[in-house]
Amino acid sequence: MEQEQDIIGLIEYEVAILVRRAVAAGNVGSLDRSAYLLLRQLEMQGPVGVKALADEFRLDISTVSRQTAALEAKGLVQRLPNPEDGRASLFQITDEGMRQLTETRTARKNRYSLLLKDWSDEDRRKLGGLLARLNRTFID
Amino acid sequence: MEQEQDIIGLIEYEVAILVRRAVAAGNVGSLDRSAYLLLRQLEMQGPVGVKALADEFRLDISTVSRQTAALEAKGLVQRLPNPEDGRASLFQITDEGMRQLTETRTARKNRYSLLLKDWSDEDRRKLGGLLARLNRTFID
DNA sequence: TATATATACTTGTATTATACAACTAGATTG
DNA sequence: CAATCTAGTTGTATAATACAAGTATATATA
Repeated sequence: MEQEQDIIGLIEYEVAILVRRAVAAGNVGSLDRSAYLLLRQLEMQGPVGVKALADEFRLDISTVSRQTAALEAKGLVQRLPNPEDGRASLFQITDEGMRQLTETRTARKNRYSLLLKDWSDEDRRKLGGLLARLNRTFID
Repeated sequence: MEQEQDIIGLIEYEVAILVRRAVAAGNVGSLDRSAYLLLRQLEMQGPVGVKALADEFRLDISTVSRQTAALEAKGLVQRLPNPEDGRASLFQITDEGMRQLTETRTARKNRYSLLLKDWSDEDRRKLGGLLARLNRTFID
């Protein structure tokens, strides 16, 4: 169970290393990872509140509350009242938020283009597909 | 470039999400991710110093210095003088360190076994191989 | 060989991301 | 309508990290 047959062990290890490497690579573009993912989510989902974002990323509500407050302070998102719930707000990306999101996304993609420049299209497709599947699997 | 043809964009996004999910999943077993990777590295490389570990993980030397000091305080590693360099130490896993490493590795593997329980062996192999390749690619 | 420079740490300080607990205000339910 | 639930905020604590300054040892150079 500790030889090359131990595929589970390999995956476990490589994911841990990938996390380490990706974190060590630091921020690319003007947004940090949290801000980037949050803005991406708002871009995809349209205006949502803190709770929905916290659920999506499995973060504590308080964490996301601070992150969205920081984004608001920087003018990257706008807080709208939720007409259906007076306790909650809805966050919407501002023009400047979209600008920085686009810029950061491009920078990140450039990094991966460079990283994967020698990979075949076939292997890229496989990796993308399997990562997507793994991430979906994570959602228990 | 923003359709399904954008494989690079997909990979970039899925890696970011995987990092988020893996971090959110929290610690498994008795060791945190840093301690786990550090002990694994010591297990593989044999006794090495702070610098080598910091290089391996692209962390600041000061960060690794504190991490190894913490491991030493917990009795998971032992500090040996480096006979070839009076400035440096070499760290070696203790028996208790090996015990906790094994325990944590097993716990982590169990988690992935569960996660990947419906995957074909073929897909697992592909994922493991592609992740390993991606990580090697990260080493510029 | 003596001195200057480089290296491997260690420690002080600051920042950031996170969680949990206590609280507030608004929503839902019996 | 009172009791309870829920969304969010804010206070506090912790952990992981980096950078800067300092120490001790090693290496290179004059």
